[in-house]
Amino acid sequence: MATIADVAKRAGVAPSTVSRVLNESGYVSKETRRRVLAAVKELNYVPNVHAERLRTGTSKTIAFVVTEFTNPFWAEVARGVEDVVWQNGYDLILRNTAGDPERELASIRGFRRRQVDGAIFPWLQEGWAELKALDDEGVSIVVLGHAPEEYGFDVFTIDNVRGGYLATEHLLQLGHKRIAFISADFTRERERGYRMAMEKYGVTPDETLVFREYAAPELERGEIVVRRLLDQDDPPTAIFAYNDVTAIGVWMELEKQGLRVPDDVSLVGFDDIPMASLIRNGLTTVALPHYEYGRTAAEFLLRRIAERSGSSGRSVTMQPELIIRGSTRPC
Amino acid sequence: MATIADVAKRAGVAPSTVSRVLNESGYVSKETRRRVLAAVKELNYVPNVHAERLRTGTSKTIAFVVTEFTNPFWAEVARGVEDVVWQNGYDLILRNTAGDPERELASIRGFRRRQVDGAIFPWLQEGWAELKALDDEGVSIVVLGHAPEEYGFDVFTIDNVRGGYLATEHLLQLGHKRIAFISADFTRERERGYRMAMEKYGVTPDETLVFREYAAPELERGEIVVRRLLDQDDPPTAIFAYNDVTAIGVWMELEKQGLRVPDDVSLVGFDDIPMASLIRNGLTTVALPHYEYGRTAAEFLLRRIAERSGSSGRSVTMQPELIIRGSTRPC
DNA sequence: CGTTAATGTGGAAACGATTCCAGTATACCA
DNA sequence: TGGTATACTGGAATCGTTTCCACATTAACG
Repeated sequence: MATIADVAKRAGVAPSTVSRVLNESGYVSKETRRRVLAAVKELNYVPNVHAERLRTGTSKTIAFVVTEFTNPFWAEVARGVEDVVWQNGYDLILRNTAGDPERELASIRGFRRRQVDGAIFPWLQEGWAELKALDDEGVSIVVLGHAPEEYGFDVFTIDNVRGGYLATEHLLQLGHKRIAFISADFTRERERGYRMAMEKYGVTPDETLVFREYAAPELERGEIVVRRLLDQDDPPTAIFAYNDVTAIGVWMELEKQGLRVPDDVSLVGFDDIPMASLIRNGLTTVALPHYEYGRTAAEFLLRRIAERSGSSGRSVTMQPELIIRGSTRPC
Repeated sequence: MATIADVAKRAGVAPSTVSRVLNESGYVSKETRRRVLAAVKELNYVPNVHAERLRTGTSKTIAFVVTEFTNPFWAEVARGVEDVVWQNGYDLILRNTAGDPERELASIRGFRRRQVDGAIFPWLQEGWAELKALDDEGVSIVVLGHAPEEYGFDVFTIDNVRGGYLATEHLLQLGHKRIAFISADFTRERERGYRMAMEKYGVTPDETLVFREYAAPELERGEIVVRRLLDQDDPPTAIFAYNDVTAIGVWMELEKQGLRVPDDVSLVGFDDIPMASLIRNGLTTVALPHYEYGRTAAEFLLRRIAERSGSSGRSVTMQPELIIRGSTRPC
């Protein structure tokens, strides 16, 4: 591989001149520039990025940590992050923790060694203190979702409360009152939105309509829900499921039992997975702006790196969108 | 940030000695080692990775390019790659091309600048020549899926032909003879497997049963398929869809028209998406070893990097697995 | 007891860029 | 005509490691 010295020799100038040409800094005559550029082309020269980075003390690298990018949520966010990071000439190094605290810590330490310029982290199991240490060393940090207040990280959030609110409000506006909610252990915010909407519309939620058999496959497949629904004297006329997969599971089970959506029961999901638009006349659901989420966070991070400013404890919230399809109708 | 010189001074030794301790190379006395390690800890020293890499001429970085990691296929593969790459102390830099030739080329050039040690690429639109050039410069390359013969890349493949074969054979063994196949423009291999199985079992495929309305949403939703199926004098008793999403679409449509799976029609999908096990009694499908695919390719690449051996034109094929669930039964 | 081998250590030269400084040539202005 | 600003260039230091070489010291051995 040709070095800057080779180029310099070939062009009959000093290495510093080559550097000036390539970085467009300082004075270079038209003629010298031409000669240098020609030599660069002839030798097929590319600067050694390690030397560059050693000298300038920057790494032009952003780290992005996710818990599980097999999860479509993170995959979409990663797309957004990747796009802006590369557009700005940075590398994106990716790390999947699988929720393992060991890996979290290993990642943080690794990033310190690698002197990344910035990093985007999700909620961590442990490791907040270490992350803060990274921040203190001048590595820009942005946290996705939620972070302990006391560290003052910049936090980007998608408003899940509002998502839950929108879904529930939609059903309420259609005249439904007995609205079931299927929750999971990680969906407290969506549940809060559900309750806020109910309250706002003057309906006190019937606690027997809130399903909590967290992550049981019978729940995902809708068996429990539908069984209990059929048992009720006064069954719900609408169901809001914490995600689309569960909503579709419920839908399948309802049909198995001879109930029709939306004629007998209205159904709302959450996430807007690709299949949501394919089932029957489509599943009404709440879409989160994943891609934009990643973009915005990455843009913010890059700006902070450029400005060399530290964490400010700012927080940005992005809004979900209600997508009305064929699974809901007036009560 | 503390440097190796700081550590050396604090421990009262020379930088070279510190280096020897840290890299466990050459002779170091027990006592010196202790002192150096203590100093390292006290100063919270981490070696500067850029200096390291500049000096050693290695980057400890692997690039992984995918067309679209929002696609669960690639997300899974990425998981596999990521796991082994990190386990071996390498960085993974990730690039999503979205099938854009511009981005392909930009990535390849970028990797040259960044002096990655190795790269894993999918099928490219263009850019094969540039990739070959990278290979010639000593960057280890592995291609996923398929590559032009003439370049002699090492290629890793998942056997889609066999997948198609397994699915079809399963139906044939259940006694089905009129088996429809729903294809897409990128599923020629699966179709070949379908035809191979039919031939093997002495059944000549009825070309009216091969659906080719590529990627039309009506096809995905199963409308065309079911409509045409009902029109036939001698309708198929089984359907093999090129992927699970389409299979489920067909399933939905069949039910809408009053046909039952598997009682009236057996159904086989492809991919084994999470929802495949949730629909009714489950969708019989073909699972591809995505994660293992990524792992194996990455392990292979790392081994080649360690051995400093170039491409050899080898090719490794990984086998799919038939997963029998409730959507198929004897004819 | 002299010779050779095994340990242990420090000094200094790379690696390949950027950047500061000094120096020269030309242009401009009073 | 002399002084100063502007344009242009080369030399050398520097970033923080690794690694080669030289030099001691100690151990082993015939």
